Amino acid sequence: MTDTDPEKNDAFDLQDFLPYLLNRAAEECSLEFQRVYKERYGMLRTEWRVLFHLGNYGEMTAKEIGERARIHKTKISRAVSKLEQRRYLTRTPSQNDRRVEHLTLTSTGQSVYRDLREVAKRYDARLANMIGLDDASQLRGMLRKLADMG
Amino acid sequence: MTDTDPEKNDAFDLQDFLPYLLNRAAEECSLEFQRVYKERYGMLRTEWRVLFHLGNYGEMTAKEIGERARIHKTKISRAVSKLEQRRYLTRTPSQNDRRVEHLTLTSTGQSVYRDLREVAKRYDARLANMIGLDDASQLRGMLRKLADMG
DNA sequence: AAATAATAGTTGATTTTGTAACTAACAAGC
DNA sequence: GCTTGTTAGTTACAAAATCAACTATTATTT
Repeated sequence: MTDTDPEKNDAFDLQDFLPYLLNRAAEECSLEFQRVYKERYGMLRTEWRVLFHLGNYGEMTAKEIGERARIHKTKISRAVSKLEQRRYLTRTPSQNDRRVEHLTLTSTGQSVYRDLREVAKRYDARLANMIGLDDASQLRGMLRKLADMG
Repeated sequence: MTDTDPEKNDAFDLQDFLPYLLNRAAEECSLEFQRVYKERYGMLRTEWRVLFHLGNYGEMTAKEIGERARIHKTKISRAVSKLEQRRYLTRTPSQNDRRVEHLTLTSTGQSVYRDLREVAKRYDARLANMIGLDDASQLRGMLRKLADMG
């Protein structure tokens, strides 16, 4: 029995299953950008995400980044350590609450961010062009809805 | 300098970056289904994908699954071993080419597939409902385009 | 037909992730 | 003010993903 049998199939096709499709599209669309931050700066996924949060929104704490990007605190912790080692960011213990560290990009971190941001911008434009600009903005809206449903 | 500075920002917002959005949405939308196949059957992501390919399309080789799902052969190999151990599938060496193994679900594998397929169907319907049925079908179209661009 | 290259799939070493337990600091209740 | 509970972040160990090297077989070249 396979799903080519219409009786038992009941109209399920793996290729249309949203979680599967989303993952496939996400992997495919991440490949090229990944190659850049990996080969050019030896970074991992969580690392560029942390870098971009700091570059994009300015000083943040590990917790804030984790909440906004929905990344687990252990991943953030390791990414922050590595970015600190590479002198892309510095930690400043909070005065009010000594458990908290404020993270900010160094000037090196900022220039890495700006470089990758340009790559990201061009890549995003290419993707948007591929599916049409109107569709792309609609797509973004739907993805935001799905991403924030939790 | 952060991107709140309009001069240097040049209109990039991480929250709109398609690869980021796609990954966030994919992760969010996979969570609930993941919980089911993980807790109910102790499966991993690649394992349910292999199971679904065989359930959905019938007999396939490891290579074919890997190509269609864009999964690396080592991942497929390990997933197939585990599914075989659990008696969800059987391997049949090809007559024509003894490097090749034809994979088919056992009846146990089929019933696991059918169970998970129903879960997937319900979950997919819920997601589609959430963003509206028309939008959902448009979304699927765009995701397919992005997933298959490579 | 022997040598070389290519292919399907597996295995092993390394890297990365996930889970749980941990430290240190703060907050609340009593 | 001391006990109990929470929170920010780290660390240790187990699980999983990645990458390269491997076996066995088939295809190609000469």
